[in-house]
Amino acid sequence: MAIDETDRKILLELQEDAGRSLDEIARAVGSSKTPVWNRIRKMREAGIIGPQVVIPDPEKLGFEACFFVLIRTSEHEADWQRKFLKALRERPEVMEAHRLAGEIDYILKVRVKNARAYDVFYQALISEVKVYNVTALLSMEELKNTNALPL
Amino acid sequence: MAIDETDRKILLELQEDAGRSLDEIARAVGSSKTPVWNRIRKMREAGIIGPQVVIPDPEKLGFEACFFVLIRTSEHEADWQRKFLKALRERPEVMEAHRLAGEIDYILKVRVKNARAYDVFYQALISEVKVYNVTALLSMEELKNTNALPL
DNA sequence: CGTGAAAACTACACAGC
DNA sequence: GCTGTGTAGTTTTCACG
Repeated sequence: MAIDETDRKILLELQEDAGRSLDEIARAVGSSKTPVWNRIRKMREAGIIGPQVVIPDPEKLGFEACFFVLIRTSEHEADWQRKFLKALRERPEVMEAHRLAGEIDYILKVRVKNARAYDVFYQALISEVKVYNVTALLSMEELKNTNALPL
Repeated sequence: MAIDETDRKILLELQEDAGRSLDEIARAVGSSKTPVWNRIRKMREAGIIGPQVVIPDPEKLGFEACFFVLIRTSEHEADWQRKFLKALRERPEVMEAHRLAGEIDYILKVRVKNARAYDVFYQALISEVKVYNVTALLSMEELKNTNALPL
């Protein structure tokens, strides 16, 4: 599905603040209710627009530790991968996980209440799957965090 | 502000899908409209609930490259930091930025349309601020990505 | 602190342009 | 493809238990 300039503007608004009414969004993009609504519906159907969520404040909820975990493994069989993937999906502390190209095989972003909670997570993970090398980078300060794509 | 069990349940629902009506959420947490609405309002005021946004699908919008950028710097003066922070905030490709403890000073998550677009970003960044060493990790596959905290 | 109803607003569908 | 109107449903307020 192709996206035009108006769709782009709508997306920019929605990924900034989706809590406003159709009217407000329509005004912001210089159009009116019905066309905007039809475009949003189409983008939803096409899967361009995913779920609508609230972003909770991690600090205020006591999630004061955030780690980036760099993982090297020696095992590259399908079965190991399947188990590893399952473990990541099941653990709610894992906010983000990517398979990488190059030296390092995986990167995870893990949010926990404190350093001890990270250790609990870490011990649980390595008992479930064999990994060759793990490096944890501790975040001191979150300088920026957005889901808004640079459309 | 303290959060009780009901607030926790509401947050779990909202960070999963905030697109539903109050009625549905109230039913899901085993309460009714007014109390749920009052709790949501309080959490909003307290900043526990941040903005409500839609999550666009990066792939479908042509953002096929995602890099994690590990940055070491030799400069640690306040002025350098201010400039660096400003550069990160202004560049929409930077989805996420953390200041780290340890060897590596910063990690960025950068989403771009392709590898060439990453190079444009990289050249622009190093021309704005001096950095000592930069390592880019290319994501091959996004295995998981959520904003939902493990409440 | 919860219930229920009233008022204002919003989403969604559709006829006409 | 846009404008405007109508209706069903939703949010938000409030008086009361």
